[in-house]
Amino acid sequence: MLNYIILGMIFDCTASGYDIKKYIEKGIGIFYKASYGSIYPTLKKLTEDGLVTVTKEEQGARQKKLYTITAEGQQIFLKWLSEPISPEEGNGNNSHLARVYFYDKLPYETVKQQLLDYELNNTTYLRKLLLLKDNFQSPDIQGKYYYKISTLYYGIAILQETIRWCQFIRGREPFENFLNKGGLNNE
Amino acid sequence: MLNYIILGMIFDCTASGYDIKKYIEKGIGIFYKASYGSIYPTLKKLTEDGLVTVTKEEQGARQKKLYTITAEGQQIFLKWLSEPISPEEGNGNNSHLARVYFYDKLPYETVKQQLLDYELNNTTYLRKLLLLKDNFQSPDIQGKYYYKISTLYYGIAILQETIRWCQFIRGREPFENFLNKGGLNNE
DNA sequence: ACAAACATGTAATAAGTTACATGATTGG
DNA sequence: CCAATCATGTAACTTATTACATGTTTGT
Repeated sequence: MLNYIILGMIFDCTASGYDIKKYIEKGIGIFYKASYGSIYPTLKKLTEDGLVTVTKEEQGARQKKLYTITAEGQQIFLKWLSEPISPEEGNGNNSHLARVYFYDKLPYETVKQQLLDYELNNTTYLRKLLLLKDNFQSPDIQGKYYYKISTLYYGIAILQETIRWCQFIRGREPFENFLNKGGLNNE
Repeated sequence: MLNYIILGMIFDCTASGYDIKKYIEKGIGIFYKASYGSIYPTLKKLTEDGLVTVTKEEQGARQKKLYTITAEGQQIFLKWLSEPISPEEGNGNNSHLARVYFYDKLPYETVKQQLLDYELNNTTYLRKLLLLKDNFQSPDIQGKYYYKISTLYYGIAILQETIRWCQFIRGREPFENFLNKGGLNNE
């Protein structure tokens, strides 16, 4: 995963390992973290595989290694990006978001198709959970297993929001209409 | 994590490694998966640490190892369960749910406190994201970085649902009032 | 002067997955 | 009889984290 994220982050601008860490924090820090202990070794491997090249830049005594994506690197990245979002992706770990983050680099038709597939997978899964929940309707079961059941309802709520989000961004609707009113909102 | 989940799963009933796998699938399979390649070694370590004991049961030529939690195991489990849900927990990976799943074993006051803390952390985070989103309001930025921005809105939506869920289950309200109407719902 | 940020990296460890390897029992 | 399920485990590998180790430059 990190290898693709690095390729995406330097897709149209050269950067150092240190820079990449900051790009990740600023860009997808909400749902993905990477430490130097993983970034530097990954950069090394990407170099060995010929997906990036490195140029040393010296500013006085301070050294800096700038990484540039190669044509093969771009190809590999775009291939990964075009692949469908697998059902496990986004299921718990939000790694589907890392993919979507880079969707501005993909043709609109591809994006639409992947988002539709992802939405359908989520809908299928939601249907299953909605049926499951019906097994836990009696008051005595809800009393004894309240919190166990609550995790099921959490899953349902998150799936519903995910589906709503998919439908919304598939249509590239303006975000001002996205947020639910109610709760805390700063307008 | 898996060590605690196993302790929780056999907290009040003895089970085999095979059983545990099924309990996990049935119970928290929505947001957590475990393979035999992690379950059996973990069971071995728990035995070495004295948190579980094992008894061999032979049914004909078929052997089965039944694991029972020890007093120390129960103590360690309840200690873990009582700890606050850390902010990273639930942030991307939904491991907070594994904790909540076992909350029926905890005094109501403890549960209420942990859920309140967790809700507050989420609220703080939500406030930060709501401010962040204001930096991306101009139409040309939304055109160029639509999908990047979409991940921010996803985060906001999920946080809002998480907070709503926290408030709801903190009050132990009946689930019939939880689900949002609209979208696909089977009633 | 000193803290924060810039900058790169390694070693030990953690926590798991996947594929392999083996065999018994049950239900149709 | 044969597929599915029951039942346990190991070996190689993946992917990351944490702590360590080192040194520079900028801003106050």
